[in-house]
Amino acid sequence: MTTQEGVQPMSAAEEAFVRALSRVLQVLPRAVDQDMTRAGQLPLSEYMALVHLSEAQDRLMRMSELAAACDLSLSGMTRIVARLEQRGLVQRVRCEADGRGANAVLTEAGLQHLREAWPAHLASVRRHLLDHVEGEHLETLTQVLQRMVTAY
Amino acid sequence: MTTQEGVQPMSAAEEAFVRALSRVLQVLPRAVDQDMTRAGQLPLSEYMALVHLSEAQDRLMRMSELAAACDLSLSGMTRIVARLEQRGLVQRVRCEADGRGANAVLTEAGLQHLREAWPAHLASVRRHLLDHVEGEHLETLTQVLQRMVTAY
DNA sequence: GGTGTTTGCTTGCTGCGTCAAGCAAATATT
DNA sequence: AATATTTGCTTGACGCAGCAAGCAAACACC
Repeated sequence: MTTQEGVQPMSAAEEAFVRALSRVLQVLPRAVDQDMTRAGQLPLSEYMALVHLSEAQDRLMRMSELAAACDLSLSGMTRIVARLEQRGLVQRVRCEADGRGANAVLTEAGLQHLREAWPAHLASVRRHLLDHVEGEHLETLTQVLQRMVTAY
Repeated sequence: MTTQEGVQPMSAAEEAFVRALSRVLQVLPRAVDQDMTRAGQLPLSEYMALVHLSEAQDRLMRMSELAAACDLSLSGMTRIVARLEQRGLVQRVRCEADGRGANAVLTEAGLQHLREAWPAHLASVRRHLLDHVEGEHLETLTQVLQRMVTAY
């Protein structure tokens, strides 16, 4: 925490910004997640794990890497991979170089699922997010958002 | 869901934007929440309920209003108010005009808690959000965010 | 090379929020 | 006015994610 005393109160504009963002934070993830599950696809958290895996070298990642990529705790990732493994979309492979380590590997079925699922995901993201942003603002916005989380 | 077939793929800029936003979505609420609980205050969800109540006429709101204001389900709000009531920060009062309805009323203790808690909340919000936004972008950003959630 | 520490992941427990079902008061229908 | 429907909220069951504790493998040190 910072100083805590003598913090400058929010201006009206700041207040509006914070309210809008917290509303977005509250509403959007649920909306996209619902779109996906209603379309018969995986929940967003599991889908994102697959996406990260699909982009990785050999479609394989250490559990800790994957957790970091998804901004989830390691234990959370353990359970997500467990669910994905049950569905046969991912396989857990003990790490050769380090016997403690586990790798999550995207299976062929996982890749296939991703091929089927991405249009639904993309459509949802377009509808909820991108359709509301004018192109000229896109980069500014991205920069601001990135700065908010670079500390982590 | 929208059409689902023939959705336009994302440009690199769009992709970056979506990733940045989803990272923010994932990380920021937890960060602020942790700041508040570490500062010995209520979790963010309960704090926000108090804030909304404090701004209401007679510091009193119907459960359903409050749930809508906080973007939570009614059942979720039932539980939050139950927790707040246990701490004596809120009181539940049957609605006079409509015997089914329940009002949540902010108690004096609740108001007092709010007076103590807001600096911590404000500091956290400044640190995580506002410090990263230059004034000139604030309004643009607010507009975009507002448009994203006006549908709900 | 044996003991102590660190690292990488998993598991038990807990809290939160959702959905679906339940219940009671209010309103509509006849 | 008696019954059926709707409305407003609560409760039960569930799933998800986090923390803290646990467990093995790896490394470090003597």
